[in-house]
Amino acid sequence: MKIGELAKVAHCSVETIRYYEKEALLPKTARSEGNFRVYGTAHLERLRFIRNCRNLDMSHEEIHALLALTDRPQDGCGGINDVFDQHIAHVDERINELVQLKQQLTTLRQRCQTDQSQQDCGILQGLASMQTEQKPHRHSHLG
Amino acid sequence: MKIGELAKVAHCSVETIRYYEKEALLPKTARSEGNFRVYGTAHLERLRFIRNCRNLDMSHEEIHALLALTDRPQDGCGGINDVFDQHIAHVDERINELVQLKQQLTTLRQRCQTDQSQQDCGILQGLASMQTEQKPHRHSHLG
DNA sequence: AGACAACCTGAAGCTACTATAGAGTCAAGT
DNA sequence: ACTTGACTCTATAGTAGCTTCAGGTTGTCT
Repeated sequence: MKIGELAKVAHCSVETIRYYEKEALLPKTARSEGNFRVYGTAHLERLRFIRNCRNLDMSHEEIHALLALTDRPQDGCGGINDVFDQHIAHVDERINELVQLKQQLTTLRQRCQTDQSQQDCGILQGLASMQTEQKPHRHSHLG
Repeated sequence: MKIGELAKVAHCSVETIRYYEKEALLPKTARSEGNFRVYGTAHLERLRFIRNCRNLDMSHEEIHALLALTDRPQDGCGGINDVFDQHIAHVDERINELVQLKQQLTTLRQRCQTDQSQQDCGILQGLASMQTEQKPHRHSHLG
């Protein structure tokens, strides 16, 4: 199987596959006579695994960790569960941040209900006068 | 006021200020004899405005739009309200995405409750067998 | 005069790709 | 045999919003 076919069956782009190889998420493959990458079903399975993880918004770092764990099957799946739990915690954290943010935005939005003069616009007043503070560092890799 | 002091009172880093200048969020300033940037209260106000917007997770593009609007005060604040509404919609969209994601993750997590063999781990089975699909394109700039 | 903090510019690094340029490979059609 | 076109290759730059670094200048204190 060449890279284009792999991309098609895995529902991702050719460039993404080459990128994953460079990032060592996928191993370097054998090459054909003409220097084309040649893939088998093992590659497809690994790529599907990676794409599923990405669809769950895991970072490459998390996926690397998962793949390293699955490369040692004798270790059991406790480590995998841990990575997963941490990722869920990341998502949860980000949701909470965004909910708080929305609250702030909504409160500010209510300060101007009409198209009036900028001088009287409560939103602008808020943006100008809010207490600027250091944003706490984000642990989650989710934006 | 020199850049270090401005950074202190605006609770951001010196590098961020220089970056904002390069991005034209802040105007180019006058320079001292020794080529140091010199700031006044107008700069501080603008920087506070920008930092407040960033704390609300607005993109530089959105902030540029807001600043352009405030540079024409005679236009009223309707445009500003629009930018704001759109941003709230972005946040809302991202929250919904993440809530769905968490649902998926939680469902998958429940498939493995103990540290068992990888072969029997429901999470790994899920990650291997889930239907890989194209993720819909994200409209929000929030990651 | 020497040390040290604060400042300057320009470039690279971060994430997870996407896009582009320029060149090589391969199968099908004439 | 030759051309066309689809596919592949490598290497590089761009995206957002900074942070970090290298290497050099300015200002202040002792």
